[in-house]
Amino acid sequence: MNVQLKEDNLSEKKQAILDSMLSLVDEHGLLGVPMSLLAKKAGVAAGTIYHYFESKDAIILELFEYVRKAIDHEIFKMKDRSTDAFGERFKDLWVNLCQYFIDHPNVLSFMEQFFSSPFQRMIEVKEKQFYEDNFSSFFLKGIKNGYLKNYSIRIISSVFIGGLTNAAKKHKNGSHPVTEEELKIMASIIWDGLKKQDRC
Amino acid sequence: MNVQLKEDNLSEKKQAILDSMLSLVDEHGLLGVPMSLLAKKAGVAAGTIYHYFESKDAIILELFEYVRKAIDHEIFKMKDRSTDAFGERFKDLWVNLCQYFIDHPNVLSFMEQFFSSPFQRMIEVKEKQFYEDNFSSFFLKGIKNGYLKNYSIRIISSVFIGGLTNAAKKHKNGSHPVTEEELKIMASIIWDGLKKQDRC
Amino acid sequence: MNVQLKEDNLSEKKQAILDSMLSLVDEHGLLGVPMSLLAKKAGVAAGTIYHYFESKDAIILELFEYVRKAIDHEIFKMKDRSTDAFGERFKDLWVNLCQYFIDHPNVLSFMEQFFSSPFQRMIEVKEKQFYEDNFSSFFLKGIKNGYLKNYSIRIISSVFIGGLTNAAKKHKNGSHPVTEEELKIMASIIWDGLKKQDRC
Amino acid sequence: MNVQLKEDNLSEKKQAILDSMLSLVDEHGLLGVPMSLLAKKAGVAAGTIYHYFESKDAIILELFEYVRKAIDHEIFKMKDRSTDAFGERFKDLWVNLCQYFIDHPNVLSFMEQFFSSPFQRMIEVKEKQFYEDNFSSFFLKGIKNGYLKNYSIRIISSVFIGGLTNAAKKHKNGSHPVTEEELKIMASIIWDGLKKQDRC
DNA sequence: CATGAATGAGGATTCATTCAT
DNA sequence: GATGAATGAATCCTCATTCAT
Repeated sequence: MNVQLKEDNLSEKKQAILDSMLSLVDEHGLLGVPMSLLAKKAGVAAGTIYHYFESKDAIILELFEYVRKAIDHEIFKMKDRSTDAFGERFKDLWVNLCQYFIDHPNVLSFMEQFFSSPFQRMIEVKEKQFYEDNFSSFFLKGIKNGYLKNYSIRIISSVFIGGLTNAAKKHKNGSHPVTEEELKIMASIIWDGLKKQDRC
Repeated sequence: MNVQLKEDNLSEKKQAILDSMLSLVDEHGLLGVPMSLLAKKAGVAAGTIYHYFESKDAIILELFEYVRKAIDHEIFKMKDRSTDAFGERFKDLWVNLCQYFIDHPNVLSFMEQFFSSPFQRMIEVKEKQFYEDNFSSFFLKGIKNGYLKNYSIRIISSVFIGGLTNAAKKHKNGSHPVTEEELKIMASIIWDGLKKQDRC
Repeated sequence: MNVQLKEDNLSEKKQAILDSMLSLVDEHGLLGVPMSLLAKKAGVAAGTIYHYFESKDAIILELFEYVRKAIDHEIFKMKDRSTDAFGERFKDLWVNLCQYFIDHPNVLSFMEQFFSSPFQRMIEVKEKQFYEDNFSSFFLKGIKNGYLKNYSIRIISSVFIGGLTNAAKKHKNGSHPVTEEELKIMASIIWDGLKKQDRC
Repeated sequence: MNVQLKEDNLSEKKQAILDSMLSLVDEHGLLGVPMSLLAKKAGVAAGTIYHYFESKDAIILELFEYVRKAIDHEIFKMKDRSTDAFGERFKDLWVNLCQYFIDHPNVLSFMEQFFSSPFQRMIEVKEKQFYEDNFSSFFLKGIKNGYLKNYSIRIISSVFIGGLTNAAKKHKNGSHPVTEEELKIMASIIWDGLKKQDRC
């Protein structure tokens, strides 16, 4: 499935370039996409790309912003769908976000490549923490209300996101898919790990 | 720190090439290492590389094997250091492996890039599951003896490894390091998630 | 100092384009000025340039005409300021024209580049001789009246102009400027060379 | 005529590249020579050029050195051929150097383009003064022995070289050639200008 | 075995020019 | 007239690979 990340204030061509890049990165690797191929896929002339972006690096950096915002937005929507119990919301969030990456393998692929590549050195610390930032208020509330263990957001989000991306990658790369059932199990594992233990 | 992964049956030059590649991949990205630079770093002539490897792709693929074996070996050593309690061994394993990646950022960087790149499609499923395979007997014993929840190895190892690599990456990419204290906390969280819940 | 070569029958934009080109040629070289940069400097859109000029070559060719006329005009003004003695007028002319090039380095730069480039092949012989033409009547009078040696205009003007442009270039390119005192000395040397030798 | 500037410690290919560049610069302009054309003319692959030179700019800069040395050498040879009288030697030098440029139009073309282009800013002051330096001892001796007017080397060489290059350019660009007779006349004019005037 | 000069296809990027608005 | 987005050929340069020594 091809991702469609709409941004209103983006010209149609710029959007096409970013979308094309996103899918080509999955296919050819973050550094393996020739501009010529990108131009072809985006349906523009090679030179046109340079009206919208300074360089190839700039495309990747801007694509990161583009994708990050899309994920931000997605998480925002997820958090909205409130279920009563904190634990249920926690697990729903985990499953939904994981499902999002499974449904948008290009997004997953890009983010993973970006963060393990030298490009991640080019962005602000702030930018790298966007997962943490997105969930911090949710986690903090969980801690305050005694649902979550009282550890730093950093630690909690690392456990939350680490398992999640690993599961989505396993689905993407693996020979047999991860079922929804399995996602729910994993979510409950993560939850069991992070929830404030009922003392017996 | 530069990794030194010794393999006895590897010629000195081949070893130098692989080691150089490992560190250059971190610096320049998996697809961003020119053969000329590799030759220079390895202290050999460009042509020499082709005596040891068929092509650039072959280097990356062989480097994967090389690194995989090194990790296998490392895990093997860790598992040896038996502590009595299963839970302690579990957490020790987690902390030690995470620490290994922190101490060998090039290994982490390479593996992460490799698995999120198109190269992962070129290896056997068997190869991708080496974490699972390494831990499967340990996890299976944990399940059998009632220490771990009775889920598939796939799920358990995903949670185990996901949080671990995420933490190590955070350390590598982040502005402030992950402390050993934090690692222990994370290990206990993962353990809490996976251990067979004491019924209350 | 920026040259301002006013021509009444030139549209404001055309003038801006030519003036901008003149200064950019000095900065970037005769063949090193991109149309995009020219457009920016002239404050017009890239497309606009093509309303006024057929091509980039046409701009350079027309700029030559533009600059040539400006020099013609300048020489004309200089010749007007009549001093009594021929020798004085000769030396004044030399110093003034040299000073003009020093004051208008872009003009000097353009002319020198133009005449040493392949572009000079595109203009009429007539156009190339404009220095000679400008001075021919003056030199001829000098010969007729026994002030100047009886050599061809070609030879006389070559000596006159050669030293002059060389001095101005030295000023432009050099680390320390050519003083007015030095200009006067050079003028007197040229004069000594060309004047009809008093026999002793 | 194609110049053949032999330098012993230059590889054959490097020599071919420099020689080809020299003639192409005359044909296409200093900035108008595509690397592809240069490669073709030099009989090497495009990539080969980059084994010998860092960039196109580097070629031009190195070509300047190459040509400068050739001129240095030529002047050195000329100064050797000693004729008795200083004045004769002076005029011979002038004619011979001018003739050299006439015989090597590519050298003239390159030097003129180089010195009127932005490239001249990239070289040391020392490099720019190589004409002065070559002749300074000769001129100084002339001054000391009362043959030449007592002006700075800078002024004397400017007059000497200015007329000379102008004459050679006139020959190169003009519709009809400069005769040897004319060269001798010009030399005597320059000499008359610079020689210590016999008082009458 | 080892070298590194040489290759040339292919890469990123530029830029003169066009044209719909 | 004026714009500037769009073009795509052409430019500079890189780089995986080969091969004579």
